[in-house]
Amino acid sequence: MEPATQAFKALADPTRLRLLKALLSIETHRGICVCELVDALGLPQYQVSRQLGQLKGAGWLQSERRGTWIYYRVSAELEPWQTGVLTALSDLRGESFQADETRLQRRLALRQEGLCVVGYEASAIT
Amino acid sequence: MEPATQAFKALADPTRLRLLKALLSIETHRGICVCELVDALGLPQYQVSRQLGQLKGAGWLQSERRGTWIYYRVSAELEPWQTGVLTALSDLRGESFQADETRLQRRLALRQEGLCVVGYEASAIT
DNA sequence: GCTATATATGCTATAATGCGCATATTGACA
DNA sequence: TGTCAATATGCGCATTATAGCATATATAGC
Repeated sequence: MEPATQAFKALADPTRLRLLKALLSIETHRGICVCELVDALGLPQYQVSRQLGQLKGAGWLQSERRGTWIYYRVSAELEPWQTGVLTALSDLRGESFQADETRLQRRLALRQEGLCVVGYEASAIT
Repeated sequence: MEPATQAFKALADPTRLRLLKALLSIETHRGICVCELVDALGLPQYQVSRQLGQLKGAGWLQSERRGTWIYYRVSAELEPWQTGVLTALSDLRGESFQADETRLQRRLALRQEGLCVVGYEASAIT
């Protein structure tokens, strides 16, 4: 499949849009790990993992392993048109995005020295 | 379906990307009619019609009837983030887009007084 | 009215996609 | 080596999208 088509296909899903918006909302050079996103979005772990995999496969994300945690972040090697799309995405508003960001902020507050140190804490976040 | 998701879904198809890129490549305030796009892209009429309908339904395009011809153009009432996406799209390069644009230019040269006056002329364009 | 042309759409088979569950893989640590 | 926690993935099922063909709709002109 052509890269551009695949890239847009990756954006054509509400869950993946939420994930990407969440990753765009925070500027950590290290990224956000899967369990943090699971808690912030309130989705099953396998869904988050799968959708992140698709976003990565489509070229939007990079991942970096750090122990058992894997941090995802927006790719630093995007083509110009992709960067433009992401810039446009930051203009996109929505209730769900706002709520996700709020929960994500709360979840990231549990970090220690900039790293995720807790597992799935959904109950503590809700 | 959420508007943003539907908008990206509309872009997640190679044919629709070609159509949109073709419409973006020409600045006619009236737009381009279906038969011109059929000839330029070399696709069956029903496909072009269907895909244009999807792009329109997703909010990217407007259409205007003029006799039996129907002109499609990029919508003038896009949300800011959509305008940003289209701007980014103009940075997207590809062989097929280039070839489409060339054929489209040739096809548009057949217009008279800015209007399409011929039917399907695929043989004359190839 | 009838005909011709441009465009849209109903229908069906096929393919792609997403979800949920269970399970596999990986790394940390004892 | 064994266990635990974080992440990834194989599989079956339901849903959805797509291609192709035929046909319907709409408009112009006679």
